Amino acid sequence: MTIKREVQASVKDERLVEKRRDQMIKGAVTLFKEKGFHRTTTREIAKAAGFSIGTLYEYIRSKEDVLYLVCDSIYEHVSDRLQKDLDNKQGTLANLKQGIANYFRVVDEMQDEFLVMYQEVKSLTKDALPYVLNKEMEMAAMFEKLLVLCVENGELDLSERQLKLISHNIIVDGHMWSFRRWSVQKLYTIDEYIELQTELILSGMKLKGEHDGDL
Amino acid sequence: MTIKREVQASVKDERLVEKRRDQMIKGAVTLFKEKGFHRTTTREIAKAAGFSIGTLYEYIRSKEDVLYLVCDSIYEHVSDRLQKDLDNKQGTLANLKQGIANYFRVVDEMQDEFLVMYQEVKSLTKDALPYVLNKEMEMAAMFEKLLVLCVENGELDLSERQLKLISHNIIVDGHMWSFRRWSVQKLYTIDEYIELQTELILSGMKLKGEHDGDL
Amino acid sequence: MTIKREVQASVKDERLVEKRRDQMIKGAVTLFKEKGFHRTTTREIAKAAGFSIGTLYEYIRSKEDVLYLVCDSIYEHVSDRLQKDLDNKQGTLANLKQGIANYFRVVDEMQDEFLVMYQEVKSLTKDALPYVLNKEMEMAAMFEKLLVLCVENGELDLSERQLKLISHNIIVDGHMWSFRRWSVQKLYTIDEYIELQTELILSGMKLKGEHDGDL
Amino acid sequence: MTIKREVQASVKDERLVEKRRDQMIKGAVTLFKEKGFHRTTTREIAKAAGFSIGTLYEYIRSKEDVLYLVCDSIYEHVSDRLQKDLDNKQGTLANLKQGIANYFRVVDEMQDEFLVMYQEVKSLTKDALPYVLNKEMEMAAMFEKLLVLCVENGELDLSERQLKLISHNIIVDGHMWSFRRWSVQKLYTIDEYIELQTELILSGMKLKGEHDGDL
DNA sequence: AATGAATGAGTATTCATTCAT
DNA sequence: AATGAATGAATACTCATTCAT
Repeated sequence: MTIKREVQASVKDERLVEKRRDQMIKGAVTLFKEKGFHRTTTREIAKAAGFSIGTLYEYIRSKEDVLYLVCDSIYEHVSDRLQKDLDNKQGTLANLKQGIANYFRVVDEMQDEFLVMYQEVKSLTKDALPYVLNKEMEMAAMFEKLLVLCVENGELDLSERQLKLISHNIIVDGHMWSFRRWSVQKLYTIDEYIELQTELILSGMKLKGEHDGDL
Repeated sequence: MTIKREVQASVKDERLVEKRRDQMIKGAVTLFKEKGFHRTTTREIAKAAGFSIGTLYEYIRSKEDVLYLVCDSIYEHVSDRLQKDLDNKQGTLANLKQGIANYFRVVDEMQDEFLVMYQEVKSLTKDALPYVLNKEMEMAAMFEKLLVLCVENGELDLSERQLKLISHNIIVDGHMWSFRRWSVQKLYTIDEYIELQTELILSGMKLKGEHDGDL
Repeated sequence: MTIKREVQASVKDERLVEKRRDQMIKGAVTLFKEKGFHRTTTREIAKAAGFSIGTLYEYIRSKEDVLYLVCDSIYEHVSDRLQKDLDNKQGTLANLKQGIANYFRVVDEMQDEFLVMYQEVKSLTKDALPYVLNKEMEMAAMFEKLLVLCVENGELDLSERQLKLISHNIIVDGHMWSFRRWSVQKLYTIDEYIELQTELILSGMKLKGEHDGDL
Repeated sequence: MTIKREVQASVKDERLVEKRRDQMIKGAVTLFKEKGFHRTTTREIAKAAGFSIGTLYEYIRSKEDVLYLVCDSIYEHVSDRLQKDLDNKQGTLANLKQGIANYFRVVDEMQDEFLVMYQEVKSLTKDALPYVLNKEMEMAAMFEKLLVLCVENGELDLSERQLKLISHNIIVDGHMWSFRRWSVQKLYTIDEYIELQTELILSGMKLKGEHDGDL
């Protein structure tokens, strides 16, 4: 829960720290999107954030801190949004579908951020890894919970192993919309994507006849 | 098809070029796996390959060429393997399942390579991108073809849009085994993973009752 | 005499200036002792002095001023102490020995300060050099004066050139107690050191026989 | 003896390493003399040595290595010279005088180097300290050995504690010629300095009458 | 008088690439 | 064909100093 690695700032004023970091993150995302983390210089980040290199380092300790801050902010955003949505859902199929749709839409809106985050996390030092994995677990866990509710409600009949895998699948199907945009977004609108994927997730392929038995 | 960007070598002897590049790729994969592309130096690559930095540059033009060579070699390997398997398959459900299983096993065997490749492709310069996308398309296309056969055979009832999406899903479910190993490989053995995913792909979730209609 | 380079302060209240500078010097000596002048930052000095970096600069113009203030304060301290002692001394051998002993004891008590000062003076800008040299001259001059008295008193028979060199030797033998502490302080207590050095200064080595002549 | 901390070079050719390091040391001494270690940049060192910054780092690992190399080279030089001279000396007073004179002359010839070395050693990292102290011990030990011979020969009558202190005094009197040049070199030529110091070391001050007894 | 946020020149170090041998 | 010494552009990070509050 609180694996959150605090990023040290020299500046005391907490409000200011938050403000400056927001500027920083905004600038950094744009740059990372364009050129990736490694090819972006700290000076560029400072400039994009609207202050000097010296000021940048008043709010972070190292370049990697910027990446961490960016990732953290994205997770925060997405978790918040999903949490809010999923929390007051009952375990009905309709709710599940809404949840999936909502998640896919978040990904759609933040595609760039998703792309940046997943392409660059590996540049975080090892000590930030637990934090990232934990966040990923949390995201999958949200759907898992919803699925459990559906099972308890008798709307679904799934073993725990199935249910866990499905929640991962949902998460990854979301990512796909951002990662494989070059292909997927050419074939479908986000609405179509949501509809098709939901259908596949829930009902699988349309099997003809009853060969089904030998699965 | 042949978007293949040729990597220039100063050395003429083609046989030697291939030999040296193999040494290079082998060394590079290990290093990229450990430290990523950016944190690996050309000197390290040369050393791992068993020759001097000067010699390295007799066989490539830039560091990025190494990455390209690595990616290309992985694609080659995977495509080859899948092609061979999928080519002589008929359009039966059993064949489809075998195809999926085979693909998942390739991913399992080459997890490290997959990880390296997908985390580093973005470091390729823009001009290598078409090549990569093309390769990805090819991979999905293999499954698409198989699915088409199944539809033609009357084993499946799928629209083209569904069928295309499913082939992407299969590809991505494979990647998942490598990307989310920290979670997925803790929950399942590769055999279980194959079984569960295949089931989900083919039949979707187990819906209870007939609410199905409202999809 | 008054080559003293005045260090400018923005603050007018003289009393306050002195107070703040004392805090500053105290903090700085500790830091310089540990890490040397160059490796100590102005922020650290301010913090050690108990006020902010902004305030520090209300009392000095540059970092080097701090070093100057530190050196000056040490000289002040040492000169004061020696002056007081040597001033009311007559030109007797006993007085000379007392003077030497007293000086060596000052060095012993302020070893750290001596170490800092002599290792860092070279970091003062050229324009502070005359001040330093003058101070050094003054110190040697005190012993010179005492030696002259002894000669006038007929207790010693020394030419001016000998007498000048001896006063330098005394000063340097004192420094030695601080500089070569790693060796000298392992071999002798300060009392033993005083006794042995005084003996050597006054009587030289114990020569056996009369080979003396060929000097 | 072999506390010598080896400075790593990337270049293999030992001959070349030595050559380049000589260039480096020569350039560095000049610069350190002028501006001190901290105010000298690595680029300046490279330039003064006659090669590029990249090349500089082929022969050292860090800026501090340069300082170490400089100090080491000076010690080497001085030890060599003294060793050669002192080794074939018998324990006669004449030999002792020659030894002192020879040492003072070495200091005179290498005054700049001595100045640089003793003002900057403190900038060496802690792990180089043992090496430096050891070297200093060695230098003092040379004179100690000579003094012991003189005592054994019956030319001098000294306790071990006296003898050890005298050897340190001789070393420091030498340093003095370099450190206090602003004063001492104005008063004496090196020949005069040698003569006067030797006299003081051997015979002490000229005491008149027999007050001597109360020492 | 005191504060501390902002600044940006300055610096050590790395590393892809070249080229003479 | 192979080597490895030389190069210098590039870059993360520091820190003395200023100045608005």
